[in-house]
Amino acid sequence: MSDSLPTHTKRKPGKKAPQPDQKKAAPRTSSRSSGSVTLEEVARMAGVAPITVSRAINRPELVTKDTLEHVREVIARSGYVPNLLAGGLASKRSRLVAAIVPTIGNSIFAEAVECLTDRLGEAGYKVLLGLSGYPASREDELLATVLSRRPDAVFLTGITHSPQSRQRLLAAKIPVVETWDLTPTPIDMLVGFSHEKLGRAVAAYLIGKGYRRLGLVWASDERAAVRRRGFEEAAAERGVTDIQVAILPAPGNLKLGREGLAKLLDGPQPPDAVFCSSDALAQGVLTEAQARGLSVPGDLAIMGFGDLEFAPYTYPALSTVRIDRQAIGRLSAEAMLARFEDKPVEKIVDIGFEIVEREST
Amino acid sequence: MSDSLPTHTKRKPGKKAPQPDQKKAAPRTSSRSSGSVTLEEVARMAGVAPITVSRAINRPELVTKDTLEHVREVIARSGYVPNLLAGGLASKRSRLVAAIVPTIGNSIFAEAVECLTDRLGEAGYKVLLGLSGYPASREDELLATVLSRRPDAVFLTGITHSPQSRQRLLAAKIPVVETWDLTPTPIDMLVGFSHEKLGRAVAAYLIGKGYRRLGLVWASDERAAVRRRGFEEAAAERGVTDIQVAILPAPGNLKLGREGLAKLLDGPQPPDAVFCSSDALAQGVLTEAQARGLSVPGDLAIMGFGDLEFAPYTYPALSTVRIDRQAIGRLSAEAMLARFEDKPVEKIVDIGFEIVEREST
DNA sequence: CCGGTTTATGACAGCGCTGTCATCCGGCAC
DNA sequence: GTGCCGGATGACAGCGCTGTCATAAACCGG
Repeated sequence: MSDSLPTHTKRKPGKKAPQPDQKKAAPRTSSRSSGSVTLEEVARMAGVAPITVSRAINRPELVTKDTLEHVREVIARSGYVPNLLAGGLASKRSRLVAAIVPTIGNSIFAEAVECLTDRLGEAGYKVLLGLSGYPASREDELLATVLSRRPDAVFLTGITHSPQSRQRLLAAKIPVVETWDLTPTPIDMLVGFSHEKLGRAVAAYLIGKGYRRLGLVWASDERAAVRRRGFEEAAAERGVTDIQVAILPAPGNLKLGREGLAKLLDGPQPPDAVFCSSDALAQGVLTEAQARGLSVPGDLAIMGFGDLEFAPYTYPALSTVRIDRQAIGRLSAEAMLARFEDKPVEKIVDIGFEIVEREST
Repeated sequence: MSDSLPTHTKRKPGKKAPQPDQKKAAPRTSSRSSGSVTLEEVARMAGVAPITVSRAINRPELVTKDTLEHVREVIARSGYVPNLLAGGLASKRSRLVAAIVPTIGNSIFAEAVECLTDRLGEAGYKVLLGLSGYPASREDELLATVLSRRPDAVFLTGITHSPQSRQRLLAAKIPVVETWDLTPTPIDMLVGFSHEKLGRAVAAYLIGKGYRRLGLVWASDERAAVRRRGFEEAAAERGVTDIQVAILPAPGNLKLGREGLAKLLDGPQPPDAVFCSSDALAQGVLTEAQARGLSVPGDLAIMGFGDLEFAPYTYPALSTVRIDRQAIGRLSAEAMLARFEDKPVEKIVDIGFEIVEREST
């Protein structure tokens, strides 16, 4: 510690456009440096301390207007791009949120992720995408690798997670939002709705309309299984049993819907109404009915789930159960953001559902 | 520098299960530490140097079998989760790849992103999701915030980017893959196909089938515009002009497809064949045709674009142009991975397209 | 049993940023 | 003039990891 240079040169305060003073700009390029412009270089160019540049970027209210302007100008001129890896390491806030969904090929999750991304983006957070597949076989592994990125929060699909995953999430001590389902005991927060109630409501609706020979065209998905249970229980309570079921691999699509209906129709007890575990399946069922010359809902009533964008525009228009998918993304984002600011948060949000009657039932 | 403690205690080499020796485990918790287990703590527990733990994780081939086992056991026991922010900062490799797409609500991009995510995931990379919207209005801003995460590569949709974006990407000196289009002058690498050729091919096909009153149900999207140009040029060469066009906002969907066809059919010159800028629009056109009692392809031929999952299963089955969406994701990932390892890479990959004739034409 | 090579492990510094506390300065009440 | 206060700015020490080079141990042929 003898001949160390002052780390920066003081700017003349008050002076409007301070000279970007430079002389001892020893640009020694260490073998490890990345080559890109750093905060320190900007600081040197602007004649202020690095921390002042940091503040100009992250907490401009702490910096005098003059300094702020000058620093911003230098930033623009130098093409400086902050390094959030470094920032995150130092501040313990990565400004990253991990979203783990089975798939985004199915727009039911894609839209929620979009809304999450949009809302978080407004607040400076980016979304790290994790696809766990069907069934959520890769969730455990995914969670481990995702947590090593030190996300500030995690968005999960469903409420069933391995003990190991739960423990890891708890250990991470970050906000966790489980979605698309309801439980009184979430890991942390929850935005969803009751699949059982939904199943019950649809059974009541279809039976109320006079349908008695009920069928299900159903994906082998965990949450769908709960809907089915609710449906069957409520039907049984109304004296309707013998419900025919075609189980198909998740995620459902048009093709599987056609196959599912074919199976039921060619079975021992063809239904007069089918409830499908997704709108995509329902669209398939509708197509198969058309291909067989059945009138909908005359010969066969069809009910979907999700109220995807296309549902009102099929021919005939598809009756379905509306889920506010965007709300799931948006409310999850808002719950996270509230927690980041230590604001009070509703731990469990039930977004409900709504039976939408159109032409197919 | 006088009473500094040795930073770790040497393990007895050769001994099979070395004692997890501990005594001076001064766990002084600095006010800035995160509280979670660090590499250094694991190293102390295992009686090795931090760097050895790092190697056990990232380059196990450099560590003796015994040490490796022991360290792994300690890692498992301690619940250590590596901090990739720190790792990325130190190594200049974030193992993050940014993917910028207009939307994932439309499965045309979702599938490519899924494949990208899967393939990169295998290699330890995670995908940072950026949604630029239609038109790509937010791309510039998105790119800036995304680059501050120091991704190791960027996946882009399309080949049109602002000069500022191009410059930023170049400055970042990382692999960039542009997709869904073709140009002789990509920023870096490219995986796509020629929209113009595609448009021409479809015009040739439809006219070859005898259709003469052609119509387009078209999203106002940049790449679609190129397809249209190709289509119209090739049609004109064959003496077919007066092509009716219904332009709709992007991204297309079933509803817009219905509206589009309605507009053409109620117009001065109803077409006998329509080409749609996406399968989703084509499905809408098909639905509207059915709703109007038109026979397909008798009264109206319909051609889609994309060959989405449902296309073979509509009724009648949809003729369309197949794009290997998964290949776009997979090949992009592979191009990036190859570049990470300095392997030779094909700069421009044309994945082509294929006209798929089904029942609707 | 020797010098030279290979293999396993470690010390150290530093990646680029921010939390924390210190410093400086002008303004203000008395 | 004095002491105090608050606002603006800065110095410093990390955050948790890895690149780099040094060192020690193991190996090897003659």
